Amino acid sequence: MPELPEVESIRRTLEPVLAGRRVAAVDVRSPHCLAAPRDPGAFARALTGRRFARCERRGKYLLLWLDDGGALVVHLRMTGRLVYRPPAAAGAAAGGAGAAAAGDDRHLHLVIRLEGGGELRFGDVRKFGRLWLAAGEGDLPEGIRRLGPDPLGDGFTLARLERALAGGRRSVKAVLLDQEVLAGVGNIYADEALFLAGIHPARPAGAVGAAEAARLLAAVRQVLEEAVARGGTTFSDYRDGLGRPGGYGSTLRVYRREGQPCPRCGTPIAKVRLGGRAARFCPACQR
DNA sequence: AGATGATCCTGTATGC
DNA sequence: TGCATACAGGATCATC
Repeated sequence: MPELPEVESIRRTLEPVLAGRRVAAVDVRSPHCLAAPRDPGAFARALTGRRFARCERRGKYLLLWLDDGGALVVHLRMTGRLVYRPPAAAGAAAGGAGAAAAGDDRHLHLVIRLEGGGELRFGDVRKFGRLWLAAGEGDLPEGIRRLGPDPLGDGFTLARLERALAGGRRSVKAVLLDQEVLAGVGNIYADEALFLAGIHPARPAGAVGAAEAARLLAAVRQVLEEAVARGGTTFSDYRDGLGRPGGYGSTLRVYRREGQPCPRCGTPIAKVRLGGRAARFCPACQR
């Protein structure tokens, strides 16, 4: 679920409330989600007493740096949530409606209590999300080291995209989803970018021309920037670092709109299965 | 190299 | 209503 815009929204909302805060206690409720260290006691002991500094995003990974150079790394995968709950709410009784924080407590897996009140809560319905405690840059999870450039940064150039596409027989959508080519695009924004660029998702990468590659690069940047500006896309699970849903859902042009008219030409949006996942596109606009 | 399917999980929607 | 099946935003691994 959380792709680049969602993780970026979490980063932006968490940084101001976490920076400078010290960990008072760590409650591991589901050891399952710990990638390193895997032992819940060791994880809790290692994190307790340390102080949060800056929050950084790399692709879909969130890095909560500690002021001693270590980092708490989080990947939310499909349904994970990382939400700060302020002291007032944390102290409130477990009352019905407003339990939006990190999902209902049934799926709450880790609670980091902060000195001075408030807590950071990690929840995940499907339990695919993972947390790592790293000693420093060289100790970050393997997946981070393999990430390609950030599509909103300077490293993602047209030359680089063309190189990734050149001669490739896999689909152009598979290239967009490859985190080693560019970091942060998932199913939603891959479909949206391909629509904006007018390229069929199943087109072999090697058959994408130079002009189309340029359009695709611009389209990827456009959809990601738009989505970041609106706080990401929420269907059911995603919430930002303060528990709020994203506002980009109503802007989506093809994702989850199969059967509805294409915003450009009115042709019904199609849905096919590509590489084991759904791909939505306009059969008239995208060739 | 790249496609495919299984896997990790639970919730929801759909069909019978 | 009950039950079975398919599917959902991600990433990794085995197999062909």
